[in-house]
Amino acid sequence: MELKQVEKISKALSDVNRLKILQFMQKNQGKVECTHACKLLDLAQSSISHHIKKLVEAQLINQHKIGRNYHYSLNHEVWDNYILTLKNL
Amino acid sequence: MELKQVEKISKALSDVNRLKILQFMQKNQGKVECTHACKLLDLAQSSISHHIKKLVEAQLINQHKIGRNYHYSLNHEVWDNYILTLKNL
DNA sequence: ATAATATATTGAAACTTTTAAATATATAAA
DNA sequence: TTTATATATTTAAAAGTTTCAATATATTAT
Repeated sequence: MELKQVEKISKALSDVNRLKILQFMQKNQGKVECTHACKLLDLAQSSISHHIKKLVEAQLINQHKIGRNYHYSLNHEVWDNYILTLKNL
Repeated sequence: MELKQVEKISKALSDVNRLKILQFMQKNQGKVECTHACKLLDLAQSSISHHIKKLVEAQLINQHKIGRNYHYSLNHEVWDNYILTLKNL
């Protein structure tokens, strides 16, 4: 993985709210209701939306709309590649 | 590892200059001459110094002064723990 | 001691990120 | 088709980061 991509992913991971969103996703089969996350993180809805966007833009997660909600899945290829790149830096 | 520490380490890794410094260290047995890194990265000396400080503060590397120079070593415990925490997020 | 070298700190400008309020859009329910 | 719900986008303020020039400190060589 290129250093620029490592930088981008690290940036996406460098906020405790985004880490909590990722953790919450993992515990909920990749399902996050934005409004639920708002209560959990005590942030405005637009802020949650913004944070999720950063995770998507870093390609850490894939977004998949079901009705009004979104479901997410960890992009294992990118995630594993990131970890591998760090290991062999 | 606590999420706050994951955040801090990710932040330290979220700059391409710091990644290059880490890479350079790995290739040079943990030895970095600040002035040499300046040429490599095309940054002012004070900027390099600032970047290295961030890596030290995140506990990613240990700093060890030898004469006028510094030698560094990757803090493997923290590094491995970071990777493990991400894997099991 | 004095000069030279290596790195750290301070201060300030430019830039980026985080946040929320307001507003927009898309879907579902009545 | 009107209303309610879920999420996205825009805008703007506040906070944080990056950078460099100038200056300070610490070590070595003369």
